[in-house]
Amino acid sequence: MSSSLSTEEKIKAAAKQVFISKGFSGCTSRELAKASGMNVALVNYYFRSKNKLFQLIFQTVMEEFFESMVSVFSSDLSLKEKLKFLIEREYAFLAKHPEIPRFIINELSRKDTDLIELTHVLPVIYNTGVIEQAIEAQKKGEMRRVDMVGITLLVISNCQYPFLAKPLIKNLHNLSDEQYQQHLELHKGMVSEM
Amino acid sequence: MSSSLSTEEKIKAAAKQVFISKGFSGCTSRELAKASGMNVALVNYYFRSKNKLFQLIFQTVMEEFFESMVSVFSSDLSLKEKLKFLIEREYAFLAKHPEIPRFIINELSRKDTDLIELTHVLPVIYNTGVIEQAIEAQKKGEMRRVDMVGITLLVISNCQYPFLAKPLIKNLHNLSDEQYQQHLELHKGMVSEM
DNA sequence: TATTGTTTTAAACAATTGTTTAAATTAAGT
DNA sequence: ACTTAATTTAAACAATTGTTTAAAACAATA
Repeated sequence: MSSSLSTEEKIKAAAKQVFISKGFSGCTSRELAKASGMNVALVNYYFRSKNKLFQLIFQTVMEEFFESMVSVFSSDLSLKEKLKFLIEREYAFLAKHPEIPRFIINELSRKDTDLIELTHVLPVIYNTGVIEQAIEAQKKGEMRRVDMVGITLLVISNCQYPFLAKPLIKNLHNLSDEQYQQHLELHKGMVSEM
Repeated sequence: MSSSLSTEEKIKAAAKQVFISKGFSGCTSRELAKASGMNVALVNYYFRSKNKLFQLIFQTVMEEFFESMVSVFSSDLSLKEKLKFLIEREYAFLAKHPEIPRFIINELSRKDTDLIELTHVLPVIYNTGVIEQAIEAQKKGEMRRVDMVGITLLVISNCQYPFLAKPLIKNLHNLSDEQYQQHLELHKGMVSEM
C-alpha cells in the first residue's frame, strides 16, 4: 500500500510523523530518510534541505489544525451551537492527533526558525461571520461580556491542554491510559456545559 | 554579582535558562558552556555529561513547579479558598516563568530520555489532606461531583495553557504583548469565578 | 618552599551532523 | 535502438556533536 505512493509523498508522510513526534531539532536527516525507506540524498533531492522540508510540513499541519475550526465557524448554526460543535470537533481531532498541539506550540516558540506566517488564517475565521454573531449575542445580553479572543482561549485551553499535558497528568496521578481516557471524557462533558 | 557564584553554580544557572528555552536537543554542550562563560570541558568536569546536567536541572525545575501547589494545599484554608488561592499562585508563578510548562511537557514527552520519577510528588500532595477535604465537600453537596484529577485538570488547564499557547494565540489574533497581557488578566478573573 | 590536590585550559577524539558530488540506474521520447 | 532527462545510489564533504585527554594554573597544607 505504501509503495503506491510516489517517493516524494512517501518522504513527506514519514517526515510528518517524525517531525511531529520528535520536533525539528529532535531528529536527523538520516532518520527522516530511513523512516520513509529512502536515503539522505533523496530527501534533499526532493526538498532541498531538512529545513525546507520542515517548513513545508509545518505549513500543512497548521492548515489541518485550523480546518475543522473554520468549518464549524462557517457553518449555518447559532453561536451557542457553534461552540458546542467546536468542542466536539476539537476533541475528535485531538483524539486522532494528540501530538499536534505540543508540536505546534513548540515549533512556534523556536526563535531560530524562519517566521511562520499565520496571518492568512485570521481573515478566514473573521470572514465566517462568527465575530458578528458574538457581538449580536452580547447586545442581546445572551452572552457574558467576553470578546472573541477570550472565548477561543477558554475553549481551546480546555480542549487542547488535556492532550498536551497527558504525560504530565498521567505521571502526576499515576494513571493508566484507560483511566486517563475516562477523565478526558468527563472533562469534555464539563467543558461543554460551561 | 554573577562572579560571586561558584563555577558550578554559574554553569547550573546558565544551563537552566538554556535548557528551558531551547530544550535538551535544541542546544549543544558548547552553547551551555558559553552561556555560563566557561568552556566545554568544565561543564563535563562538574556534571559528567550533558545528559546528567539536564537530568539534574529538570529535577529542580519540577520541584519548583510543584512547590507552590503543595504549599497552597497544605495551608490551613477551606477547599474553596485553596482553589482560589491556587489559581492566584499559579498565575503569579507562570508570569515569572512562562516557559516552564512548555519545557516540562516537552521533555516529559521525549521517548529517548531516562524515565523521570514523579511518584514522590504525589504522596506529598495527598498528605496535605486536600483529598479528604474534597470528599467531605462532596458529601455535603457543596461541590460538583468531580474528583481530584478533574479539578486539577480544570485548574491547571486554564492557568497554564494561556502561557503555553502565547505564541499561538498572539499569532492567531495578531496581538501585541500588551494586548495579550490584558487578555491574560481577563482570563484569570473568569477562571477564578468558575 | 615544596608538595599536595583541585580547578581550568586548549587541544584532540571519534561519531554524527546537514549537504553535495558524481556515477549508476531507470524512464521517456524520438 | 538511441538520446535525453529524471530518479536513485553510494560515497564523500566540511562542520559540529558529546566527550576525553593531558598539561597548565591555582590553592591549600606542611
